[in-house]
Amino acid sequence: MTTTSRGRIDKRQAILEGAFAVFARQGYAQAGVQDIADAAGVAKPTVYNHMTDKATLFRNALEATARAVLNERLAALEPLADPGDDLRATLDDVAYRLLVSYTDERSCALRRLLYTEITTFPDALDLVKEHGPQRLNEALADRLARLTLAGRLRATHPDLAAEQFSSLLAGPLEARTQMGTRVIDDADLRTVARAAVRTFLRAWGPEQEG
Amino acid sequence: MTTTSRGRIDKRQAILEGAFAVFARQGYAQAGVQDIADAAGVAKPTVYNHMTDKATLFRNALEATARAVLNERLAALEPLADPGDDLRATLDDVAYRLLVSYTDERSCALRRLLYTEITTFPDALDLVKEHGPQRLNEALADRLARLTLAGRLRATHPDLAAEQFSSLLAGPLEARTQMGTRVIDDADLRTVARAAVRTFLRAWGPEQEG
DNA sequence: ACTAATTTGAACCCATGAGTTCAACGGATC
DNA sequence: GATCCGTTGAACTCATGGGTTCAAATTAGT
Repeated sequence: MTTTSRGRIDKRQAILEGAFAVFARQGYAQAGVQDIADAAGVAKPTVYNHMTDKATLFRNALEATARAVLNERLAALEPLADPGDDLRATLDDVAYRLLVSYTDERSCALRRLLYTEITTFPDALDLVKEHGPQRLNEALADRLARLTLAGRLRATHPDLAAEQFSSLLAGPLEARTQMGTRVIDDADLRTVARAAVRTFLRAWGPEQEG
Repeated sequence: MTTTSRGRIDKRQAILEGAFAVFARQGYAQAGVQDIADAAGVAKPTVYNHMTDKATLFRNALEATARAVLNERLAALEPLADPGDDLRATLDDVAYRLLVSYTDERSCALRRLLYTEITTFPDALDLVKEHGPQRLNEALADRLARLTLAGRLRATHPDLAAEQFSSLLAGPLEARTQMGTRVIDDADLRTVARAAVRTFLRAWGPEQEG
């Protein structure tokens, strides 16, 4: 709409976003390229100008979203870099932010799509390794290791502790959101976060707690 | 092959099993009724003699499998009904059996299918409520409550404790099996089980542990 | 052996949708 | 205003697959 080659970039972006939206709603097989073109506000041949295939269109859309989601989650870990004197409060905060990310519309859709099409798109595994939960766990484990060295935690096995922290967050969500169908209350999110942090601290916290 | 109307029953069973196998491998949309018929060792019209639709065929196949999987998991909880004097060993055992069930081929496929097609089959949610993880959690919470009353645990919130027990098991699996693609070592399963039980007991166990 | 029901294979109809072609269009750039 | 390039819409081809039909074969029950 404005400068020189912005047109192409805009179109490409629009196509990727539209594609992810449609794929998320209908799944790969049921999504029509025509629908995607409509969703992107673009003609069908234009889609094929930018993407050779429906398959590569799918891959690119997935990758773009996965990258965005991972960044969002890494940002949620920020407070752990410099926790105040109240470690529990900081953990509560981080846990809550992660839960918000987990329940994010895009995030759920991405997760569902990966689960769904991992059989027909085995190479999407690389994508999971690149931008998946592993990366988050590494970052979290780093933070926990630091905190342990500083005497704020007893996370003698940071990787395990990080894994369990994530599990204590994600598990209850799965039970509560019914495959991402049901929306979850913000207050519930806080409750889940607090319960997870409480158990986490009992297991890996500095000393015994009442 | 044998008695009176066994023929019909056999065919029906074969169709359901074949259907689930094909659906699990290819997903709903990509699975051809012809493939299913072949997998069941049956002609295509025979499939339509027993099932009106591809959709109802799918639903029936899902339900049969969900029922079987739930029973298997409930059976895994049995040892908790009468734990020996070594509670940790009993929990390790139960955790291990649950992990085996979680990593079961059929179980993973069922989970993937539900995730995949929950959008196009919203009524499959009832199926999840009937035979899903909720039911397992209820049963587990009952056991934990009993154990708490008997002074073997301090699970003051049995539902929460049960939820976290399951989470500590399922979470690490998800990270390790890469969407059910990678096979997992039996020894790894034991390790995950022990780590989960250790954290669980630190949070909900009778007294502090070294 | 006779009958009724079921299964079978093959062919068929029809809807859907991927991917292509092409002539016309629009808006930059010189 | 001539040119170039990406875009557009519409129509087209072709493969796939759900669901049906039917006559022949098979099986079950008496």
